[in-house]
Amino acid sequence: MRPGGLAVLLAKRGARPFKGELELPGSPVRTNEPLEKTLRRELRDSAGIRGMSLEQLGAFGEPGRDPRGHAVSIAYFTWVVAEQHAFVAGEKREFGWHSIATLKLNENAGDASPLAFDHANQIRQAHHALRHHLRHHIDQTPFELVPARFTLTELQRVYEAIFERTVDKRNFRSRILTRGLVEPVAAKRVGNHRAAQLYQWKSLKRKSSQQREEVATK
Amino acid sequence: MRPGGLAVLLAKRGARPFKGELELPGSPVRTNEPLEKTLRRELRDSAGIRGMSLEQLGAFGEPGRDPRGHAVSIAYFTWVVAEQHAFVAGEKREFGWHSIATLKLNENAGDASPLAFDHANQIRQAHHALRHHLRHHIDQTPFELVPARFTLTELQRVYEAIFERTVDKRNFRSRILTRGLVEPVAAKRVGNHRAAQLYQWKSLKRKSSQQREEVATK
DNA sequence: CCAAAAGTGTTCGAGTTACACCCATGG
DNA sequence: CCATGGGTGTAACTCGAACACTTTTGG
Repeated sequence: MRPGGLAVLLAKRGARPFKGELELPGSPVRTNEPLEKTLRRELRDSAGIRGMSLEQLGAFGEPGRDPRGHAVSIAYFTWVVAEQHAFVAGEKREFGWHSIATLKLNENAGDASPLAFDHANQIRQAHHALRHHLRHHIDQTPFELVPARFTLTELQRVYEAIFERTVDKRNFRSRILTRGLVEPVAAKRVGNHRAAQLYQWKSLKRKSSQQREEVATK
Repeated sequence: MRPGGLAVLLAKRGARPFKGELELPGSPVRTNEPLEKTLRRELRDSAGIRGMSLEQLGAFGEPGRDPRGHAVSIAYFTWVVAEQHAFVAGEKREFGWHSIATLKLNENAGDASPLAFDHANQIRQAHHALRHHLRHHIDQTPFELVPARFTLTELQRVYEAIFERTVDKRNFRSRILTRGLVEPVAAKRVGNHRAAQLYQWKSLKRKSSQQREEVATK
């Protein structure tokens, strides 16, 4: 996957229904298992991925979304640097990153998308929620947008991928810097052309994925 | 309930656990029943309330939130003009409006709140979500904030109740009016002192409670 | 030396905030 | 006539958007 690309981690279904189609990873919730933990277990056990923050997207419970019978799913979403969460190939299921562009989620006309169940819909909603988070709660997103140390251009590429448009370099940099979200580290990224300043998130300004408390005054 | 007050519709539990404590209305989801419909059925059957828009708050599935065993609840919230959704007293359960101030939800220290299960937490989150909605999606809230025809002061009182602070009259009015959300009707509210202009929401600017489509450019 | 990415300021419009006085009406 | 709520404008500030050139480096 090219850096900054917007992609979704999907698995190929091995069983009916929707055999051979792509689906979001998931698993039935076990008794006395927190919802989030269910997903972490599934990601760990069947793809070897662990340690990301999760945000709840919502519950999906329309009858008919699962042909086998009425099922309610609780969906979570996150954003990670793919290179830092490489899945273990073929451990249990066939996982892969799928570019959101090629999934053609917005073909609301035909069912052109190769996605099982209502997962195309869930991905669309997650994309919205992600943008919403970044637009309104940048200062407390738990998402792993970039590696620990990053250049501002790298961060900008991520924004451009998520919002699916180019953003102005000067505006972006001044916005990020004046908000005091990042701080420069004593190192530069060399190798491309002119060396670029590396930054890191200012510590503890960002929430860890447990509780939140919205500030009343915007 | 006094106009503009922020209150929650609660029922007194008749059974253990939490017998005698207050709880949010709810009911188990039936097979092949959409989640929203479950709640509408419950509100209709046990309180005689119907016809409000619902927004999903999220799923709550921590083990231990129900002492009887692991249970996952999907919570919804809305905002209505209480006078227009009078519940039928004593039909099945003992319902009542409870001022959010007297519920003491923010006593995060002791468990002073008389609420069953994790419902105090759910109400707190719903309050946040409500504010968030009004702050960011005023032009498309499906909520019934005020009766069909209202004065700007009445609308302002609702905002003040929800945000729990006073707002400036001139700023509020110009904001509402310049956004073109409301239009004056050919009538005034008389009786208090100087007669007040009545307004109504501009038709079809506001979504009905089915689908949404967030505008990308804020 | 040149291609490519890094880095840097200013101006404009829109929206939000703070703030004070006159008007109409009912009692 | 007076108490009460209805109604109005302006100035300062903040934030986001548009926009172009110089600097550094590797090849």
